[in-house]
Amino acid sequence: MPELPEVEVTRLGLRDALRGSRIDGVHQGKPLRWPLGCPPQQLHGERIDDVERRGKYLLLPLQHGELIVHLGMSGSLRWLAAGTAPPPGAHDHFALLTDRGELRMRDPRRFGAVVWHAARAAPHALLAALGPEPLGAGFDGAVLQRALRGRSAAVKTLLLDQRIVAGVGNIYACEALHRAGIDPRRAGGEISAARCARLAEALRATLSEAVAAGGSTLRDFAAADGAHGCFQHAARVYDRAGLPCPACGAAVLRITQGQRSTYFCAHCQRR
DNA sequence: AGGGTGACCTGTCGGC
DNA sequence: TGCCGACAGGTCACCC
Repeated sequence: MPELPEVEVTRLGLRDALRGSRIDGVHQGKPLRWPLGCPPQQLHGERIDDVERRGKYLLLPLQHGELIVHLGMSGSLRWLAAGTAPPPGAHDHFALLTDRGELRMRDPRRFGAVVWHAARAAPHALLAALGPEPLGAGFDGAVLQRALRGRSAAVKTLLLDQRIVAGVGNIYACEALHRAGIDPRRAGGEISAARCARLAEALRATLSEAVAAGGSTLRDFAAADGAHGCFQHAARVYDRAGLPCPACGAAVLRITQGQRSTYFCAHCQRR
């Protein structure tokens, strides 16, 4: 599920509840992708100072170190105010019990993780190589073109590389390329400056519209309050194979790139 | 170094 | 109804 918009929607839904809360306990279910990296008791008494985001990672700065959360393919976080928490379900594999309530992570496929990192001063290895934030002030066509320079792989595949730009996943890569009118099979390094500028702007517009729509819920994404996103209804090509392109009416195509589905309109998206 | 593939894990859906 | 394959929002380790 979770690309940048879903993680950002989660962050916004957790911020007020978590900021300033104190961790009193930790629940761990089945193993996630990576181990926590510290004894759970070490977190007891820690105050959560804020709720931040970098790419698809959610960051919880503590008094000592930070927690780094990734939602993988199927993860979501719920905030359960004190006294309202039902017993953990089969796929609830991690929880922080705080003085105000419970932060519960559900992740059926267990591709997600919660990792403790000691020193905020030095970025964790998971974050060190991330590319620019597409919604950040410095991101534009020139930055994107520099990152794509010399690359022969398909631009769609490169957009999924978190070192090129942080936070873009399969849905929003497809949507932004359609919006920019660029063929997803085009080699990244061959895209002109003008088209890189259009692509950078399309990424910004697509991602910010998705945040405003509460993200996309394909199967199991929910915000911290349990609400589903509705951007999937606004998608122009993603998961719409055979349906008409909203811009020209031609049938949307589905191809496979790097073992992932790509949806695009061969009429609107030119090499 | 960059590009391509398999692996991780569980659930759901369509076809026979 | 049941079984089986394809597919799903991600990314890492490994091969050439």
